Amino acid sequence: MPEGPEIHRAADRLHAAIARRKAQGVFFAFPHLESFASELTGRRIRGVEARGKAMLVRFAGDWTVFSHNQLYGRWLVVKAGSLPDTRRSLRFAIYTREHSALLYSASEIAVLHDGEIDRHPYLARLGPDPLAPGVGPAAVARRAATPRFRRRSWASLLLDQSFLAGVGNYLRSEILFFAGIHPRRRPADCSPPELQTLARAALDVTRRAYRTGGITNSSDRVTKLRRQGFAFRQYRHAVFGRDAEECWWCGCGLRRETLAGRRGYFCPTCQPATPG
DNA sequence: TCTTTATGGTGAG
DNA sequence: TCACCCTAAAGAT
Repeated sequence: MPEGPEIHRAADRLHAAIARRKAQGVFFAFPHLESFASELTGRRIRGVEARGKAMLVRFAGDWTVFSHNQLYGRWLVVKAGSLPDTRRSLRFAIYTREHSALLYSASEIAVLHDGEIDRHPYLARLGPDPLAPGVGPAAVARRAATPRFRRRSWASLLLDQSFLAGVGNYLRSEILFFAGIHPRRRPADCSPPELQTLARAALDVTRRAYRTGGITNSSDRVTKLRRQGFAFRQYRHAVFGRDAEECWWCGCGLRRETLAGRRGYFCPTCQPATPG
């Protein structure tokens, strides 16, 4: 569950299951965190929230557990006592009377006091999160036009958590496609309307992925493709992961290239390299 | 039983 | 930009 929308959805599930409940037990697999288990056991859970791709589980009395799933971590919420996944390794668990919240495979876990949250090296760098309230397209467009960001490619910017928190590799390709912007272009090369369009797409696509559980494709297209018998995996994205396939909008061949070190997908016609 | 790949991230040069 | 770290599943041998 790697990008912002997936983490935020997991945070919602966790919050619904364990917020305001008492932690009957807490487990940490890492030896250096073991001593915190007894410290947190018996405390109430204040709530669970996501910040970009990071998860914060807040415990009563100033304690917060930070985790980052990287590519591999998975959160599971199960009924108390039910048998979890045994193929993956359990790294952190919170047991309440009714539910267990289980974090598998993640390697980045830290226990913090509330005052340390904003100084945490990962959290401190985060830019605005499209899934947090109050983030609008005008602010995102202005941010992109800032000296700090304007001369970097969109491909690089959209993966940078200090530009926007929570956007990752599948959202990057999808945002650029729906904005009609070539990934190698830069804010500095874009007109004000293009900046607005990109900013709007960054927010819309991310929020749509959150609402739909990972579907970034347009709803019209999804309806059409489902009618034709396509599976979730095939219709959920407009371009991402569609190797050697044709653009559903213009019919030409989609490109796959390494962009800022990660694979990226785009349509050379719908996303021209030079505007005009 | 290898090697590769992945929706992520860091630090060095 | 690159090497490297994390872990698990898929693919190649």
